[in-house]
Amino acid sequence: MAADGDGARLVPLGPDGLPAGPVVTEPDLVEAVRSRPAVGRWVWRSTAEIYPRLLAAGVRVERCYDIEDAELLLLGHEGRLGEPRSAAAAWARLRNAPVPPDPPARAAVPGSQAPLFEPQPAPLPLEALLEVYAGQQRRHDAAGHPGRMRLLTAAESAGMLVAAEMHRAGLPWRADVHREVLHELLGERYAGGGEPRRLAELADEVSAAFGRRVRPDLPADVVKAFAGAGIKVRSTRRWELAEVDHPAVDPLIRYKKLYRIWTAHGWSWLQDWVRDGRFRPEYQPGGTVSGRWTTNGGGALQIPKVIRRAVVADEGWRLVVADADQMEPRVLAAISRDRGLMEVAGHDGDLYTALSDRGFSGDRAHAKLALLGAIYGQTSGDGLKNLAALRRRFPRAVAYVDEAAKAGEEGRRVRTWLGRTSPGAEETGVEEAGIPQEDDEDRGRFSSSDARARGRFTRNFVVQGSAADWALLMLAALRRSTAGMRAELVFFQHDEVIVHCPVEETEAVTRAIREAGTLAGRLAFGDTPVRFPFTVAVVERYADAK
DNA sequence: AGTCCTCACCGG
DNA sequence: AACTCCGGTGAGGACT
Repeated sequence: MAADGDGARLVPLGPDGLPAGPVVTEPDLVEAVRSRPAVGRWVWRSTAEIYPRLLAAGVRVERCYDIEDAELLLLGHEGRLGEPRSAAAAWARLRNAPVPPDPPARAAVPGSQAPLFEPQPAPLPLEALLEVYAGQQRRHDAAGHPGRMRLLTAAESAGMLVAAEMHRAGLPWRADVHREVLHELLGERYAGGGEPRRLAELADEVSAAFGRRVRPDLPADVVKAFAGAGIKVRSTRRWELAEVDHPAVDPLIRYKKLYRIWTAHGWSWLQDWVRDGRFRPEYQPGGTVSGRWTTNGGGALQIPKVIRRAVVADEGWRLVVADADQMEPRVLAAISRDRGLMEVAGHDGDLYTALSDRGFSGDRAHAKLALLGAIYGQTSGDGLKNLAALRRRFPRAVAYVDEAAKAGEEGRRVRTWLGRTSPGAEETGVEEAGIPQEDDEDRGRFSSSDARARGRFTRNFVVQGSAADWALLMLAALRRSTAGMRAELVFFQHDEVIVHCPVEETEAVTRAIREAGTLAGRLAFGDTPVRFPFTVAVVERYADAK
């Protein structure tokens, strides 16, 4: 379908993706969709353009194919990430016409239903969309793994539906509880919008400890104050200050924590982002190159633990909070097909404890550090010491991430299991970032440290990105299985999903989540023994989940 | 007055 | 134990 003002033009597609009937013009887009409940999948330019209008009218669709999202994924796969991704641009490329640039992204407006990416000034004709869609089908065929690439674009289109529906539903948010928390932590607010009482007191304590007026919110001032006390600090990061023995350290660290709450999740945040008992962030599936989601405005993926007390289920409802257990090592087991790691990941129990029980690398904490260190490309510390043992024990798993790191160091791209592709070295923007061009020695030093950084990025990309692949499929499955319930997906954060549902649905929802994880594992990675369990908590308050 | 950069925190 | 991977956010200050 092609939206056209309030109306739309539609044509049925056959199994080959080509038109299989006459074009129909409908005066009302919402009615056009509502009156066709049998349509299994809608192909359209942009979910963000169309779906919020449908949801506002109470119309849901089963599945969709988002042409502009697919364009971005296909461009990435083809190593052409810098090219414009709008449908208009894709159509222009097909005709060898001048390609219009994508318009800049708009900032999020609290309470707005408008999509973030809105590149289309005039509606693109249905015929153009059909050509772009047909071209995209051919490009899927040309991918290294066409079936996986199709699964990826389908899964992310489903993610677009989930994102719009979660925005619509909103996360239940009690403004009164939030205010209580703020008052407990920060004390009274003073007229004029200055620091609340507790922050002012802590700033006074810091000044008293130094014997002169110090602004704790100005790192340069704090560094100078420590220098005056004969203590050299490289930065004022918390972990560095924690090592310093000085009476100002304690109030400084407490100040930083509270200052963060005040500025990022304080009263003005509440004023801006909570309406009618709901917090409605704009989710952007695939917002990061690795496929993790981002949100725009409201800091939805960084809600501090203390603030989660304000997330409270409605009367008679519950929050089902589900956290995927050790998602990244399980994904590494599945994508590397390492026999030993698959065996360890083939149980629902804690994976790090299992590693430790099998005599690997000391206690649970050490086992965890060793494994995560390998995935992150750790360059120092405890994890590194155990890398040799890890390599001996799980050779294919370590070889998998090592190969990804090598590719990155050599400037090559890497792909997730389903085919999402990392940017090439020339697209990372490092070259333009002001590299000193002095003598050859300096240049060599920089470029090798840059290469190592790229290696760490691609090493992590294949795991984190494949985990994002899995999470998309899990969400799609969960959306499908809860479609007949009153339950609503209300939050998603990388490896964690929250469903808001009536008390009587909590058991069915819990089951649906576990089944969605299992199904996603099989769909994404094929037949492996790897399990994808969740820790599930049924709570009234988000803060009680952990 | 508006834009860009740095810093440091939050989350996974 | 150390600060390695991915991001968003706001404040302050430097700059235009």
